[in-house]
Amino acid sequence: MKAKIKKNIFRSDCPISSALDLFGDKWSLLIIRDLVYFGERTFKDFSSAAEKISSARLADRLCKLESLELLIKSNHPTNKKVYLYSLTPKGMDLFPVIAEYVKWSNTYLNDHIAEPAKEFAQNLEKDRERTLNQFMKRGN
Amino acid sequence: MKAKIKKNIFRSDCPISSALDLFGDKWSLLIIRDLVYFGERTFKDFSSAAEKISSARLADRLCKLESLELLIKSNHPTNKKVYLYSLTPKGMDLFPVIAEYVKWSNTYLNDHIAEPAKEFAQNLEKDRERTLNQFMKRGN
DNA sequence: ACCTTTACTTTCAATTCGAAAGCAAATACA
DNA sequence: TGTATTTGCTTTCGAATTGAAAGTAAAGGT
Repeated sequence: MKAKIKKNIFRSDCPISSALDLFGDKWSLLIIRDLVYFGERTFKDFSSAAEKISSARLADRLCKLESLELLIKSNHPTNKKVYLYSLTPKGMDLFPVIAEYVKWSNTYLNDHIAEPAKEFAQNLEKDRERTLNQFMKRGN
Repeated sequence: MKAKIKKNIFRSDCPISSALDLFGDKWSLLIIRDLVYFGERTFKDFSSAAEKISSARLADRLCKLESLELLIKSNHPTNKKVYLYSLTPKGMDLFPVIAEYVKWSNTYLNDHIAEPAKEFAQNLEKDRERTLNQFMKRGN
């Protein structure tokens, strides 16, 4: 079943509400996150993430994100059963959004979040440009 | 009816998913947006925004955001019928997240978004630090 | 040959949502 | 002073979205 993209998705001409209309749900940014971090992922990889997305929801989101051209689906070089998902530049450009969420959470939810993320947040505070570029030009 | 804050809100120790667990819905950031932009707002003001939130949803979100201490509710100085909502520093610190959404939308949804937002996005590109500080220290 | 893995799809009950109406207290107006 | 209106909600309810679980088909492993 394909995710249907409905017309008139946008509630207004506000850039914030429009972005939220496209990928402002509880899962889309986490899929982007995994792709930023790992570069390439399979359906199973996404399913294995700590947040435990259901397969129905995952299939739906992957389809939506693909139709938004935030990610692309390609064949595995040797295994016909597996597909590889990766970010487009358009999707990769959401990384700064993600980075700001990380910074905010590091400040206000610090005792709840995982160590590696804290370190990343600290690097962002120290030298934002460098840290972002490091990632966006195949850092990590 | 109060918005009930349930235990175990967090799906994982990821800072991104945790932030989304708190205010990753389609309305919370728009409320924050209005407060960043206007400083103070009433229930009616929020209701009048272009996205047309329903009053049930607005009441629920205001309650949640207040219990998260992202905003505070106070009395109007002269009108007992009206309440004033404004941001705490914790809420104000979400402005960089919002700014990144604006930048992304300015790049990829440019022909859909409103003029003033485009200008703001351009300023962010030119001098991010200055533009953010301008707003966060009572600019606008 | 057959068992397993992968990438989904299907089903369905529960949660969340938006639209509309209702309401009480405060205020504006006559 | 009395009545209408405004404000900030709450209530109701049908519709849409979600998560959990089970099912499926094709490919791969053994």
